[in-house]
Amino acid sequence: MNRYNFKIVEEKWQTYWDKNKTYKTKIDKTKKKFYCLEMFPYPSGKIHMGHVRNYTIGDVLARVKSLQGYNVLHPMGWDSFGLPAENAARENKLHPKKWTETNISTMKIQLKKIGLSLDWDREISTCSEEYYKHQQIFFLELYEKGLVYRKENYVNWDPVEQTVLANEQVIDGKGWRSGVTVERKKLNQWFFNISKFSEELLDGLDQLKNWPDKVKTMQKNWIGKSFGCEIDFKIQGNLPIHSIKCFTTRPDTLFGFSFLAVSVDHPISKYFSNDPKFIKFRDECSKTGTTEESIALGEKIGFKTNLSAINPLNENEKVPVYFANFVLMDYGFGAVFGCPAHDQRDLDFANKYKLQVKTVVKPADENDKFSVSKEAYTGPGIIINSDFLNGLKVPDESILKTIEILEKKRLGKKKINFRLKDWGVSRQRYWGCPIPIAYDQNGKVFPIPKKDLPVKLPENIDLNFKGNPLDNAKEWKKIKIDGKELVRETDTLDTFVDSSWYFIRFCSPNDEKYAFDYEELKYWMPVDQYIGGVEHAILHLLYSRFFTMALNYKNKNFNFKEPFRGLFTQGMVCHETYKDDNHKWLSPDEVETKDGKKFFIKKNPSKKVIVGPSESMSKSKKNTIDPEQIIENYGADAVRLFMLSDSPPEKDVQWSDQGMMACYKFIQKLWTLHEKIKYKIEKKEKNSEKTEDISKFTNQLIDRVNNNLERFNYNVIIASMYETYNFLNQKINSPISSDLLFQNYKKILSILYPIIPHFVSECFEDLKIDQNIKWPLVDKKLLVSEETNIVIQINGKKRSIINCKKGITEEILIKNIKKDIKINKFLENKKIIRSIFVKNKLINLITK
RNA sequence: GGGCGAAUGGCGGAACUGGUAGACGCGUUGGACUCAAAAUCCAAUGGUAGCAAUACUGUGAGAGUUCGAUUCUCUCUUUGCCCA
Repeated sequence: MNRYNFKIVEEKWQTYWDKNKTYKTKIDKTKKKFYCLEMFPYPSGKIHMGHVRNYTIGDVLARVKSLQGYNVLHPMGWDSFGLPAENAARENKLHPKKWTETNISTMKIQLKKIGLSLDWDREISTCSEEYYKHQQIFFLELYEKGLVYRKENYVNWDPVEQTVLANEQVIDGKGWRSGVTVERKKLNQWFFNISKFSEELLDGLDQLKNWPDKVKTMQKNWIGKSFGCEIDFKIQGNLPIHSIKCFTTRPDTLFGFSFLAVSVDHPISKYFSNDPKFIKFRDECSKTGTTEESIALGEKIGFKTNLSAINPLNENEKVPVYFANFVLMDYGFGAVFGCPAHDQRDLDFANKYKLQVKTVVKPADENDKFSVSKEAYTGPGIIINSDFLNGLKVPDESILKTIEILEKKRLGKKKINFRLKDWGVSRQRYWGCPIPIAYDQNGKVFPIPKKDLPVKLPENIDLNFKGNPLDNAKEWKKIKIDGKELVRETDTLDTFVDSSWYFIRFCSPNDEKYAFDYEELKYWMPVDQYIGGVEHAILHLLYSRFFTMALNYKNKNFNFKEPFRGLFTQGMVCHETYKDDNHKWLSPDEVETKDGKKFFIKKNPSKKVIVGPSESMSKSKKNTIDPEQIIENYGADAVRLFMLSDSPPEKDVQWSDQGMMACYKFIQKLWTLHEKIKYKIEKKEKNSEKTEDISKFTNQLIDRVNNNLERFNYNVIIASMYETYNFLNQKINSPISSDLLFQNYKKILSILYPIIPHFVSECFEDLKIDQNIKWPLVDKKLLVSEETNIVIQINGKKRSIINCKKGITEEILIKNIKKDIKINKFLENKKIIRSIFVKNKLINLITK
């Protein structure tokens, strides 16, 4: 007997697939297409376990679909622009391009070792000129369609580094490198008009039947459609300000109005720009940070103006106007009316500045004396203390009615507001797609002519220069268009732009003329199954949907509105965390297991290790496992098997050395079984005794696997494969027809193929059958059995199971039960008062 | 603070629309092989009582609907994710 040598076998088949271009795809209109896509990786240096899991899940599906006769598109590429390349360049004095290319080639080799059925001829890399050229064309097309515009907006500015920081580079309000407090700075930036499609982006979600509800809800909340009212508040005071516009979802609480708050960036702030106290306050506000979270958690502070606002429903009522740090210019009109009793934020503010708190909504079960003090009441109820609004039901009736009244009095109007803001795409970075725009001395915008694209990144660049590197590329910046001397845009595009259309590029990866070919697009798009991490549930997916809509906009040749028909979000790979007694993280190889439970540091066995909870693998926690090492030790098939076996794919999976080992052993056991089966098959035994068992089993297996595939329950499929092993290993010891065994074994191997393709290919070859593997069909006749187990319950408790012919009637069944001594003892001296009968399944007798 | 989800043996997890709870794997225990160990193979394995057949109990806690609840409803606890 030969031991199964995964190293030889896996390398052999990977070479075979490579050489024969087994997974190369072309349009074939005689076949149904299936576009299977996993989120492409950022080339950070090495593949991690998360990638292995993601791509294994996708690969199983791609292979299954392929065996089922679909023409499968399964491509891979690289999301290769981005900040880490620049950081690495600074640290290692390596050009971002070099760093990226090296990483890609390492990771490509690693991916190939997993044995993925990828069409490498379609490989793309977003940092390549061939790719970003088309992105620049898109940018200009969107500009022509009016979907791209320029405006001033705030950025996080590091005064020491002289650079703009991404949100994740701001830690506790300080620059990650300099440690200096981050400032807010206004810069001219490019925006994609994503909010134009707010309604479509929201409505489109309903069409996405194969998306997880969780993701759809997250997108819904992000888009944040709210129904309300815009109100013009009359303003009195010594300044030329006559009204301030507010958006509110709760106009029905207008009688609880006790202050008006505006953002420090509100247009009226210009009248205060000479007031040193206001300037001090504004600086104070910018220190609280720019994120919405820090504003919500931080203290609510205000700056009182000498203006007052008039309540539109009660002209005698005047309230103070404040600048407040919790009002954002981006939302609504940068102004809110404060109703402390029914909004916690407003209440905190009112309590701090000793403003009136007037309760105007009471819960239905309270009396009219209900009054709010420390906790705002935001629930449903009845309007009180509100003159002509009293008695209205909150929220539906009261809001509609109030809007109606305001509209009649021409004080406000119905309005739908979206939380979704336009997408700022300018990044003051080097390693990104250059924006194909130039300016004259007056700042007038000149698109770069399409024939001159791509605008290439200059290669000679000083990344240690403080500030925007392209801004410092003096020669590169200069450009002449139609004889005019212009200066190039020095910002690059957000890398989310790169990943917003890569799935389209995969359809025609080598088309030089345009980003895609309509015929190919029509055949392949949309993506049938998209698979990736839930961390991209909002931005990446929303941007991709927007991009598809933007390309569709004013373009009749598009045949799809949504890019991803199906979405699956897989869980993370977790591992226990370890720390030494100084609370420093330890990696798994620094830890040793003894007596099953105690942990010691290998180098210093007397020291104890603190075992922390299992968390998603990350370099900072040192709880990573290197896939390359694991594949080297156990083989790709075993790793694939493990990635799928321990947890359902949408949930997190715990890394476990023992679990990994079990998968390795299983493959070894399968090979031993294979050799036994091969021996039986070659013996050409004829035996018909009870051999239909195996056909029945195989059929039930196929049926079960089919059902579980649909629901992505891969872990259950693996469990069935273990059961299959146990079954066959038993069966092989009894007489069996060689021919029947062969037919069934072939089907079983075919089911295994998508999971452990190297192993199965080897088995097929060993049995001297060609590699034209097909997904087995279910024979429905064999699924039906003549007998069934019926559960006997007495008073709802299971007392026995009897095996009988299908279709047995209740009467006969009760007769049989009465004869049965085992069950009879529960029926002695009792009367059956009722019986519940579920055909072929169960009978429940109620006694007294 | 809001939204969504989760909780099942020692562990990871099964259980299609309410109908045999614990499939399958790991671990543990016992046995075989071995001078011994590893590997491999066989058997047992939710808890309690019992030699046993078996009985009782059991899906985070509590209530409810039902002949019957891991599954449906309500309250609570813990926990995860997202948003603020």
